[in-house]
Amino acid sequence: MKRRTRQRECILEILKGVRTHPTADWIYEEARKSFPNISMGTVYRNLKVLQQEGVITELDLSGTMSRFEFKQDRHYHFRCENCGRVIDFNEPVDKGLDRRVERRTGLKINCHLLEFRGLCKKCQSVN
Amino acid sequence: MKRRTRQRECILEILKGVRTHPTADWIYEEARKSFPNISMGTVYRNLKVLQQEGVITELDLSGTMSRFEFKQDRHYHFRCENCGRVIDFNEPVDKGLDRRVERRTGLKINCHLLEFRGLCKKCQSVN
DNA sequence: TTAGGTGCAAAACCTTTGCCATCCC
DNA sequence: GGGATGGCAAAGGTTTTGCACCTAA
Repeated sequence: MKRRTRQRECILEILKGVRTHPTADWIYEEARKSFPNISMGTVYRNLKVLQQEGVITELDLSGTMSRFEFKQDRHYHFRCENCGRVIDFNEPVDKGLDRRVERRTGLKINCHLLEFRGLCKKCQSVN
Repeated sequence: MKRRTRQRECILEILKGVRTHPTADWIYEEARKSFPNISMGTVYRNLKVLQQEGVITELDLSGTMSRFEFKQDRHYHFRCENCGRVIDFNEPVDKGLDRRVERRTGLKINCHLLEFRGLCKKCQSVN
């Protein structure tokens, strides 16, 4: 049975307290402020556990490093092609899309992911 | 200036001749049939060159390994959560979405990626 | 008490890179 | 000829894992 350890709580609190979509590495650095000896292994293991419990989500759209977020309602993402930042996006989710496509194709569809790409405001003004 | 080498041609032909979305590793194994000594380094370098030339696309939707495809019109993808297979998808692309969202948000949007997740027909019948 | 968790370090995995020989243009 | 490319091997970056020691329940 899963335990509630201080390290796991810490990682969860970090994700709760942030509106960005941090990488494992960033979470690790943050967690070290409370647990100087915490290891990347622990971070990854706990991120996996929290995912399995459904408390957090791994954004596995694109890119090299995984990014994580505290679970929220269905929403889409925007990724800046210049700085890599990921922004939540409140374009309304099309609830019926999956069912429509399922009927048309015979595939069993669980969900869909939509990611916009472009330049965030900050990077627009710099370039 | 870019040269036309036999290895590069080979890799391109492999991607042209296939309707799947192979990983670099699969392409490597395939290319070895023609060039037994070809190396992964060459495969990756050429995949990068071909991308820069705009002849192929790297699907950087999700997952650990990159997948590549010969360039085609905008389309969406379906990924089987059981076997990992990626299938092209002819759900009509919403051409106006990017502009609408751009006007609403002030972000500069270049494109959007849409990926459906679920079970392909083969995996549905097995489970 | 004890199964589950942590830290540490090493391994695994995918991708990139340095070097030098080779090949196109 | 000479810069672009290939093969090889080593390095890089991210994630996973084995193991011995802890710790929450």
